[in-house]
Amino acid sequence: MGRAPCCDKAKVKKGPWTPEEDAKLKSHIQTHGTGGNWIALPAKIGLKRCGKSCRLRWLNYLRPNLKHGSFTADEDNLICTLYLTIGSRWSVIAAQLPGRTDNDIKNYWNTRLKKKLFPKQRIRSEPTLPPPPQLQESFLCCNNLEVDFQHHNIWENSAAMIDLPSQMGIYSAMSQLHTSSSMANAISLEEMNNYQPWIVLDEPRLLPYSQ
DNA sequence: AATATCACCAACCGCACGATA
DNA sequence: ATATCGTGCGGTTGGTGATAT
Repeated sequence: MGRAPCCDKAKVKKGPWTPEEDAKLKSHIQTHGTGGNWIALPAKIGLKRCGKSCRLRWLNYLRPNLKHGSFTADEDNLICTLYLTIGSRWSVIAAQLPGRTDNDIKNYWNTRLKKKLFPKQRIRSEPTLPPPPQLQESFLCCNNLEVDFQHHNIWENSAAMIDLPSQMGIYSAMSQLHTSSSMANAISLEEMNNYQPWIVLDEPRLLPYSQ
C-alpha cells in the first residue's frame, strides 16, 4: 500500500502558471510567509493548485534574488567540480551558487554541461601520447569509464580515472578529451591543475554514475 | 513551405526522510 | 514503536520554439 496522495489530482490545476496565479502566490507569501504548511496554502489563497506545485513555483521562479540569465564560466566550472566531487546532489550544488535553483542547475547540467563533458562520439587520444602502461588494479574506472588500453581509445561516458597509490587522477572535460591511460602516470596533480579545462579531484573516490 | 528533429526548461511525480502525535 | 503527514529532493516528462531536412 503506497502513501496517500498529497492532494486530489482530479481537482487541482496542472501545467504552466498564469501571471494571476503567480501574483496571488507571491503576494501572499511576501505578506504572510508560507505558514509552514504548503499543503494548506493553495486553499487558503484560493488557488486550485497542489501545495507541492506552489512550493516549486515559489522556490524556482517567484522567490526574490533569483538569477534567470545564462550561466557564467565560473559557474560552469563550479558545477562541474561539485558534480565530480559529490555527484547529482543538486540542492547541495545550488547552495554554492547564490541565486540559482537546484532545478536550474539540474536542467543546465542535463542539457548543456553533460554533453560537453561526455561527448557522444568516440574520441581518439592524441597520436603523440606516450604508450599506455600496463593495466593495473590500482586504476579505478569510474562513472562507466571505458578505456581501451591497447588502442588508446576512450569511449563515451568516460569520466574520471584515478591511480590510488600515487594519488593521481585525470578527468576528461569540456568537449576536449585529452586523456589517455598513460597520462595518469605522465603528470602530477599539481601539473594537471595548469591544464584547463581539466578538473582535478582532491582525493580519489568512486564517482556516482548518473545517466 | 511543410515536416521532422533537436534543445531547452518549467513542471510533475514518486520516493525518502524527519517531525510529530 | 509506529503510523501519518509535510517537505525536500532527484529523475523524468511534456510543451514550445529553434533549427535542419
